[in-house]
Amino acid sequence: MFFSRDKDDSNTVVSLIASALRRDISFGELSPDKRLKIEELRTRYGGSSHSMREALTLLSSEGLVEANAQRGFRVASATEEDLKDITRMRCEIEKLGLEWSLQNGGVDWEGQIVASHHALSRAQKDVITSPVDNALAWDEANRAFHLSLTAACGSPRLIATQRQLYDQSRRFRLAALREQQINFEWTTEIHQQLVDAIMARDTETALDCLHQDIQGNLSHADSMRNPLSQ
Amino acid sequence: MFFSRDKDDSNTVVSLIASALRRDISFGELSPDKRLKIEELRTRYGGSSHSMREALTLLSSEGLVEANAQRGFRVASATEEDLKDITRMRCEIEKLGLEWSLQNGGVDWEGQIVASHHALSRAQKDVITSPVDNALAWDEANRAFHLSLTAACGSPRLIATQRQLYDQSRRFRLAALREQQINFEWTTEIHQQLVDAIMARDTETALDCLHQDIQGNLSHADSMRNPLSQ
DNA sequence: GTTACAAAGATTGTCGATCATTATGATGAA
DNA sequence: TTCATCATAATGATCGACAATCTTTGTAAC
Repeated sequence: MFFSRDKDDSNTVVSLIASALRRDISFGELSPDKRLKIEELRTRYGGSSHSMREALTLLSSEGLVEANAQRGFRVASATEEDLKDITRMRCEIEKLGLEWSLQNGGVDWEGQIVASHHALSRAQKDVITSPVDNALAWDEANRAFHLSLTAACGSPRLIATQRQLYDQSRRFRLAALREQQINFEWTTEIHQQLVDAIMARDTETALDCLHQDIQGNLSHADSMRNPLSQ
Repeated sequence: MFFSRDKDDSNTVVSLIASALRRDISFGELSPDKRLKIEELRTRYGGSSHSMREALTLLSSEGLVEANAQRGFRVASATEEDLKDITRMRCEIEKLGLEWSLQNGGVDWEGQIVASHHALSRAQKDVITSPVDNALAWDEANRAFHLSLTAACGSPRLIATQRQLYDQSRRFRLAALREQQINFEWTTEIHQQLVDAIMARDTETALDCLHQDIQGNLSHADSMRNPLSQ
């Protein structure tokens, strides 16, 4: 009876479908603007048409899918504009969350950061040696790291927004990874500086590092131009 | 054939149900934490169980409804914590949007603000004379005014976030209106100062006015403690 | 070449049914 | 009486089939 059952809905059909769709959209297996016909999706992911519709409605509110009344769903388009918008918003939101966390966070928060930073370092090494296999784990670790930065901000809504924006940015980051446009040495360096600044409670430096980290690897214009054809 | 049909989904059953639910939650006719049983809702709003589920999924992603797997939906709780969080986030997001709009916006943007400000003034007069009848129209005008402030910010995601937060704040504002805790003279004054500062392109004053406007009327702790029993 | 109209394809919504989970209440033992 | 256990009812989750509606496509007449 340890921890009994999870109360969250990670086991319903709808959330399973939604997760699968999220993954495939993030990895570019479903390219931007591709029409998502219910019947096609059903043969691919299973589930009834209702479950599929519900999952698509969900994804559409997360910004990964666009819904047009009477004209079905399609994968959200991924233009350079979108990348700029997402990056800009992530910068502002995460900086805000980090600032608030620096005001509220205690030792336990620092521990969380150290832990997620460590895990990210490991994942980064793995993804360098074998990008294809470890891409998802790497991105997941990166996500956990960024979420730990704002974990003590005290605003559930800020965290929800951050999470949503991060999920929208995944496509671009994974595309950049595929095209080897990510400078891991630089990223590692920035992450280390960021963690150091946080431990030293140097707000200004920390915010500046975070800004660079977010802006850094995602400024390549054409990351989504050549989606992985599978 | 003028403007033909709207392409947005304002006529599907699901969005009709969602709108009705939004309204009733905002007005407190469905009190916080109230369980939302599918069958009950069907007799009240019509529609099939699937449509109802889809609408609830939608509202849940907007933050007005909470979903627990295997245990159905309930109206999102509305604690003092929530009010603080929403207000704080609205402040930051709208200030950011206003700042960016001041950088990008031109004459057309200014026109939009003047227009929505005028409409809000009218609605405010109406709601003072007859609060019950004009509450929704007033809040709608207020929403339009706030959205016009950030309309030129160039970030669709910022606007979407702002819209979502505003919709979450509605319950508290309408509750404050019912309990006559809104100081309309003060609000009118702040709005005028805000518009003046924007026209003068005085960023600092404008941001300060906006901050006060958002923080001002919603700082009453117990607005939701006595929901309107109907 | 354009327009009108019919056919085909998709989306949206409804009904009814089944299965799983949760909530409720009754029964019996300590 | 109080508590645990188990049966039963209530509710939620999922599915399949079908009707209604809207979009798109294709065709034929002008």
